[in-house]
Amino acid sequence: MTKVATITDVAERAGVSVPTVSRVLTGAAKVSAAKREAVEAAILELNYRPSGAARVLASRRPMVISVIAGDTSRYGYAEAIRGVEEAARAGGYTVMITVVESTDAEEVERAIDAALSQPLAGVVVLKFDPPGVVALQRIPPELPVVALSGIRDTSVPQALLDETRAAEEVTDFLLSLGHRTVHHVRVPPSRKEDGRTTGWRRALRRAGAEIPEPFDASWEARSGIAIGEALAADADVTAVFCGNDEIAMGVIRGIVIAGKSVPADISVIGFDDHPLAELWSPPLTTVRQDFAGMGRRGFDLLLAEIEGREGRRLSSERPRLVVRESTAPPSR
Amino acid sequence: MTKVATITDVAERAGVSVPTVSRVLTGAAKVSAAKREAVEAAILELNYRPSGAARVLASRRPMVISVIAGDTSRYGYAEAIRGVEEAARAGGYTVMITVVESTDAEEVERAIDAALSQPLAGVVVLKFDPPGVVALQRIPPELPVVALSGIRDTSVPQALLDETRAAEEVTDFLLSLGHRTVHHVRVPPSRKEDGRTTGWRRALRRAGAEIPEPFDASWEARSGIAIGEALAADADVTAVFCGNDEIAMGVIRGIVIAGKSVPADISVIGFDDHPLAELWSPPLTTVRQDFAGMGRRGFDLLLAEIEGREGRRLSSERPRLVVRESTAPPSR
DNA sequence: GTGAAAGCGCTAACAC
DNA sequence: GTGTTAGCGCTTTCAC
Repeated sequence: MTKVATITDVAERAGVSVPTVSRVLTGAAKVSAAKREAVEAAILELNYRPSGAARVLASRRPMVISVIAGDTSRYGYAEAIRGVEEAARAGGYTVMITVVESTDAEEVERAIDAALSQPLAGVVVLKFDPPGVVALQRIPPELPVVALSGIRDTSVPQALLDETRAAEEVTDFLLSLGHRTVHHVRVPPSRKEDGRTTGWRRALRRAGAEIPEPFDASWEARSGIAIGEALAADADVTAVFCGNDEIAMGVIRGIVIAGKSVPADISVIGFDDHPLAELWSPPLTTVRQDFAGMGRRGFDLLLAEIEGREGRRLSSERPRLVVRESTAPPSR
Repeated sequence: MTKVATITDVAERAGVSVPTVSRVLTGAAKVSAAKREAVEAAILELNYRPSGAARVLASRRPMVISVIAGDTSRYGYAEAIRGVEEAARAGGYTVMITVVESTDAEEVERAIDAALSQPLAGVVVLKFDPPGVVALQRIPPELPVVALSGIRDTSVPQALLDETRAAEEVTDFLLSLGHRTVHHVRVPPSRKEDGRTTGWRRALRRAGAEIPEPFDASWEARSGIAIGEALAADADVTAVFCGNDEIAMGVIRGIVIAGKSVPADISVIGFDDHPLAELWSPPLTTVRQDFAGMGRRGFDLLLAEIEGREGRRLSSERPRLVVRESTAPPSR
């Protein structure tokens, strides 16, 4: 347990006062070259690092932001977090991760408490799922916050990836290929209708197409397989829009297992543009979502809030359709 | 900007002294039921949350751990981080993430500085790649630290997923199927030999098999495709061991594009057991790595260090072979 | 049990 | 420019 050097040690060693050391640290005021060098030398010799805790306490300017998320390892989540971290690091902030696993009030409260036990400059909430939605509501109002979301909502500043619009585009695309209607497999949690489902339904309604009952997949990769098999068994099914790429991959697999082929018999389209989507066979038609970019935009919005700059409260981007080989006109 | 309540406010409101509030907060000493209730009521009314910064400063007991990683969103990384976060949360710790993108000394230094600008209870380093290796070396010695790694190394406590052994097992398995030798595609960064390559080489040598020159893939999914095509063009190739599942998927795709089939013409085996591996066609034979478990084990080791408990400095687990359908005996 | 006093490592405000 | 003085919000003695 080597003793860690404090600012006092540095000051003594450099033969200056504590505030002078602080001045060279923060650059808040001019310091003569001689003293500055003495201080810098002392810092090096003692291998000194300022204590963030003391700093925050004295300056009341926290340099930590917290990301609250329902998951950290699934593709979109992980990428969004990466984007936030990148932007935060560039801005001199560090990021804490807190995961909130359910919508249970107590569990959410505990997560928020944990996050707020640090003095925080602000919070980024991944409003991708019900835990995220609930967590967002519980953030104390005095704290700068931004939501990362797929659905427009003006209650807090947000970085948006407009999935409702994108889902409409996807559905329109399938319709334009000549399909009578488009079936849909939802990703969990589908408690409230998500943007993808809303967009799909809207496009179908506008086109006057029949609106089939959506299927519900779980996060389990293999749940897609069962659904794919069911879909293949229904001769009316010629086009399927899946809530994400992983589900689409499972669905395709199920269709193939059932003896049909993609896209000859059934067109399948995913969502997200997962890195493996282009490697799939057939390469998956999908919607590219720039999650990392969303994370970066979210941090920028948050920084504006933190610094009290008035300005945009919304940074919106439209995911775009990537047509590959899992979609084709219907064979009949 | 609502004013945030401090412990002094709570003390006043409850009609007790500040230390008494502290006592009910920390449970460090007995407080009479009456005062305890008064304090608890005041806390609720004022919506008070203790300041972590002040707490750390006064108690010198940080409750934050930092995860330092070269990446946060790729499968194994994201899962390992999830495991650490889970275990940390259960233990009352919060986790900060710092990514170090290169081995550049200055960049590494900056990352470590950022991480250490918080008062840290300890550090978990994802020693999966060169940035991780370098970062690990730069952690100040007085700080508890554990490495998450695939290669045994006794310099610091570590949670190990013994990939060298696993790679030997994979190679032996392919050889036992009747293949003359096994080709290998490495994942980046392959600067120094990784455990997977070492194990592969060792098994081949022991079996007296020819040791072909390994191929180097990039993180780009499609780099696997080109390698797959090259492999397919070589009639001597009947079995390929890929450094991870994503690469294996690309390689399979390349082989198929080149007109050969898996496993009839060439067996392919991956590493990690990516969630999509079982959905691939053919379902991928691979090695299951419990990254989240590794993260949890790593945190446990770290906690032991933090609490000064002597004990194991190594928590080792052997990844296990998962045989699916991308491997078969050679056709000739 | 409980309060008064001291102090954690730093920055801010104010002299000089 | 530079030092002195306060004080950030807590926990930790140490009396009582």
